[in-house]
Amino acid sequence: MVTKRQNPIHYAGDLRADLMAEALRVIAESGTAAVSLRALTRSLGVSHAAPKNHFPTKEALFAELAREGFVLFEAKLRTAAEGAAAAGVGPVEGLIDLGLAYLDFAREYASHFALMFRTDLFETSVIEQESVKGFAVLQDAVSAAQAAGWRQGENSHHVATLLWSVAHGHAHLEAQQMPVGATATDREAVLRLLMTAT
Amino acid sequence: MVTKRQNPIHYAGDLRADLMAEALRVIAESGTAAVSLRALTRSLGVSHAAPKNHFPTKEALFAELAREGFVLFEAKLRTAAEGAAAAGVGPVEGLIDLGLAYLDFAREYASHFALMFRTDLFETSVIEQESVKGFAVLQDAVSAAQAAGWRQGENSHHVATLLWSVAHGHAHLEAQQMPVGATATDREAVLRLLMTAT
DNA sequence: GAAATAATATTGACAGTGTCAACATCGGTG
DNA sequence: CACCGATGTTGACACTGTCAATATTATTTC
Repeated sequence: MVTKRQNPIHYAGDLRADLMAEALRVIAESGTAAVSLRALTRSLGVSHAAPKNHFPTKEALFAELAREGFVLFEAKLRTAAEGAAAAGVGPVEGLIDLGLAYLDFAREYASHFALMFRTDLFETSVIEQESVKGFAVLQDAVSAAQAAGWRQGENSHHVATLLWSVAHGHAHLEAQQMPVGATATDREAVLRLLMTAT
Repeated sequence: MVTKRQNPIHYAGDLRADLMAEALRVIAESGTAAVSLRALTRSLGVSHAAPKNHFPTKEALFAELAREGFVLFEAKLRTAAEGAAAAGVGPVEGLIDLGLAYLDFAREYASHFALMFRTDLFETSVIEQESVKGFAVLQDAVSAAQAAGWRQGENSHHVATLLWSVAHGHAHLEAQQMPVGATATDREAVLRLLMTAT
């Protein structure tokens, strides 16, 4: 038995990884609609049908990038949740940290984020598992906060959905650079408004 | 002086309007990525270059649909705001109605909504005017609610951004039919959670 | 009303796209 | 060494958006 091949055969590098990286670069520059498989192959100096072996179709490439996005996403949320717990901050502060992690992710991985919710570009079944995991992190944090007395008695799933919607809406508007909305607004201040009673 | 031409010349109908309608139909069925000018012309029984006269480019068609979306959007919000005022409901209830109007719009005009925030498909300058008007309706309602004592003293723009983000995030997740998030959740309950102190 | 003009639609062409089939080339395995 | 499977290439196809040149029709102008 041998270890799986680390380096490809013809291509000097990992074509699969390079295709994904180059696609992300194009998305960051010109959006998902500008991604062209043939243009990617030209950038990498490889023939136009080379991607076929790694991604049978363009949709498969998008799906894999989206899936990777949700994996990174869940890791980011989980790290934020654990960090807050380790720092011993209160449950409400922990939820704010989670929301900020959501917004940070949308900025840090803007290209992934631009793809993750584009359900017209790939089958949602591909990202179902990973996306549920991300939501679970938030859901757990909400339940913990409720157990500590915050918004006790309120429908836990509704509360989680509320937080999820705020973070997602803010991040999406920011990512799309809409003329109005969340672009220039102080991020933490808005989240704190959400958490505090008036 | 004569009135502007109401009916087109060659084509038996309003080609410009029909192109837009057919594009919306395709978006509703298969998403924005599936829109093809040539396919539209085939559906309408017209030559492949006919759209050129009405939309110099595909981007122009998308931009016009997005612009129309924001016009419809602002009308919907304004109607909801005026309806709430006429019914004499409290300012908080009025804000909930506005949020619900946002969600209703995303459902009722799902194809428009799928295009309105796709800033990679057209120049944002085209929709700047209209989108600002929509946000203004929400901003005014927030200011009015604050004048009536609700969340008094808090940054008005931040509060409006919070509401905008919740509504937009919820609507977007619902529109994308994400495996998790806002899909199956009671809409009004989530909005009410946002408005009420705990 | 006839002629000129503008608006609208058609035809043909071009480069670019995703995908497929057939083939070539190489690494690892028996 | 012969084989096989994985990977990359070449060539082809139908499709796309856009353009230029042309035809056709409606509107305006005289």
